[in-house]
Amino acid sequence: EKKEEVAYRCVNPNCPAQLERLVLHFGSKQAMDIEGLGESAVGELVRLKLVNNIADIYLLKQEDLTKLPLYKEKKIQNLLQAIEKSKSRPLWRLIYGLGIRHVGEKAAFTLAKEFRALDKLLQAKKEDLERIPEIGPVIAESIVRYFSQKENLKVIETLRKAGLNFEEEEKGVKQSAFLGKKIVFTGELKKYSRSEAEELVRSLGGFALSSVTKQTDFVVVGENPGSKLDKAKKLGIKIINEEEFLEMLSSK
DNA sequence: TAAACCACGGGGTAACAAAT
DNA sequence: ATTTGTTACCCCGTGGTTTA
Repeated sequence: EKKEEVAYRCVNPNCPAQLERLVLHFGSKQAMDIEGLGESAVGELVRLKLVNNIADIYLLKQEDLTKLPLYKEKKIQNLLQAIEKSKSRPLWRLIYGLGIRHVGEKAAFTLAKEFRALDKLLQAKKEDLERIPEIGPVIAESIVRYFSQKENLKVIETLRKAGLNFEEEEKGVKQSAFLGKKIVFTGELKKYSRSEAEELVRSLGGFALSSVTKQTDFVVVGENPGSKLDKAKKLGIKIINEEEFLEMLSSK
């Protein structure tokens, strides 16, 4: 599909506002999930030049963080711990976090599965990339471009030294009732948060989607369901409660 | 029709301030 | 010193909206 880009971007390669955005993106839940790295903290870190690229996050020392307003002992420890924890995130989260243009969650996931290691992706030629389904010339070009820039390669090396996970772990696809099924959640579950539940479904070969359509296989209803339940009823989609959902999880 | 995006209320936690 | 209260910041999770 083709679409016009209408967004305007600052042309300054060292634009601090863009850097801030990138760092926030990198630390976001969908990417490296670094708790405590919010807007104000990132803004301050960038302003103080403690963070000049995403890899600098991993070079932060306790003393640096004491310079942040509202960050004392406890918060600093929490943040450092969150940073440490992020090092073992799955490869696709890291790829997504890099902020390569046109590489969102979906493309990052595909790439991680295809190449199994960041270094393989690093060396990929445009043709290699375009051979992959769902990766077209625009994304391929963008990736090659990203990894051809010296600064980006430096960032990658710093990340490597910091000990981040550069490999896609092997995981056997388990047999499950969710294999190939499209599932939508509404309301809140007692045992899992929605994202945890979605993660589980995906790990079992299912698709956790966000809106109910004719294609939906079933809808899991928790406490205080919203409009999705109504839609499911209207379309005659199979509806199950949390208990039934948990049973499906445990059964093969 | 499918999926990503968005706004916003709720709640937790840590820093800070005041009161005991 | 200890406690109690307040504020700021951030994360979470939702439903609904927007987009193509």
